[in-house]
Amino acid sequence: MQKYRSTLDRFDMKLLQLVQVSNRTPQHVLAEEVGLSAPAIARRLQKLREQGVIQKDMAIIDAAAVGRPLTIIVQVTVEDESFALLDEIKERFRRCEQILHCHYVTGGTDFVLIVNVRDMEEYTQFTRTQFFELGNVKSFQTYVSMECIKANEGIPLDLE
Amino acid sequence: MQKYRSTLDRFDMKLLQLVQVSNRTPQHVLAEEVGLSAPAIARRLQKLREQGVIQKDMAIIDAAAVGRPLTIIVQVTVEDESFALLDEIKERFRRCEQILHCHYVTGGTDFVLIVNVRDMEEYTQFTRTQFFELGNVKSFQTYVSMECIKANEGIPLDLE
DNA sequence: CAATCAAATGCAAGATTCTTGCATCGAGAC
DNA sequence: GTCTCGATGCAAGAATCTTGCATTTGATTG
Repeated sequence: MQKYRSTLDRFDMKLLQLVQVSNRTPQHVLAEEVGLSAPAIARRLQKLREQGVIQKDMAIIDAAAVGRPLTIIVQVTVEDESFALLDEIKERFRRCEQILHCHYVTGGTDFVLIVNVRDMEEYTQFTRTQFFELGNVKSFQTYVSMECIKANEGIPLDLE
Repeated sequence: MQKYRSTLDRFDMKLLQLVQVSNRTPQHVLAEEVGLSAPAIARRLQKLREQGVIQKDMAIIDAAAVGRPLTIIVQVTVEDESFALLDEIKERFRRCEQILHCHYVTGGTDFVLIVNVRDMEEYTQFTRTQFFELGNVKSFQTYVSMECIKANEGIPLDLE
């Protein structure tokens, strides 16, 4: 196991800024923009991936193009906030493929979900399963997205 | 300009399923899993990108690792829903780098935002600018994420 | 301030991956 | 049946990525 530089320098930050916009840019192009050689870029990227700074490399797919055009934001309030039951519902949400994002939050409700479905029928079925049948949901509020203003933006990285 | 197969067949679906998990998998590996040759995979990927089915290819970065650990979900209600002012505020949100996701929604509020900030001070400043100074915001409600259960999951693609 | 050591760098060669030309295949039109 | 057009696989060529090695850089120590 190799030992790592623990802090990210300005080269790393610039690199992250570039790859979170497009991770298929050739290394020699990144190299030129960052101001290092291509092998240096390769080694830094490898470390950033090993360290988990880069968590994954994914293609972003147009949900409508694959027949799943509906995005729905849901606020969920649970009935029982005991650790065991909270862990249970977190695990349930984690496993549910239709939930694309899920946060456990403060502020009058317990969870916020971003859900992707084919149509309202699938959403109805989703709520039935996740909120009624599987239990521990006191109430939920549904917000249907009429328009996606933006999605999957990268973290803003000011070159510190 | 080339003419395209307009529908996605099961090869495309399988391919999308794979690249939305990891878009750096070598084409010969994808080829084997999908059941086509490597050049066929390459040509399909190119078309999917040109068609916009694959919208972008990005590295997902650990927000905490780059010093921006706070995720905040905000519900925004506007004062004036006239087209012009609505377009204005959409454009404002689109341009704001701290807003990672933004949906215009039905259901008792107008927008849902997912915001990334370094700390509460930055969030306070964000609300001041976006919600008070720039106008047309009647009210907003803040939900601070205590725990990210999941994020940036791919669209569920059942091989139809 | 020089000496030392570990980590990072650039270069160049080698390995892998991607792209392209071409002949062939297959489904639909006529 | 035959024609046409798009898609395919193979193989060669092009581009990209990785690795070994000598050198440089930077922090630490004496």
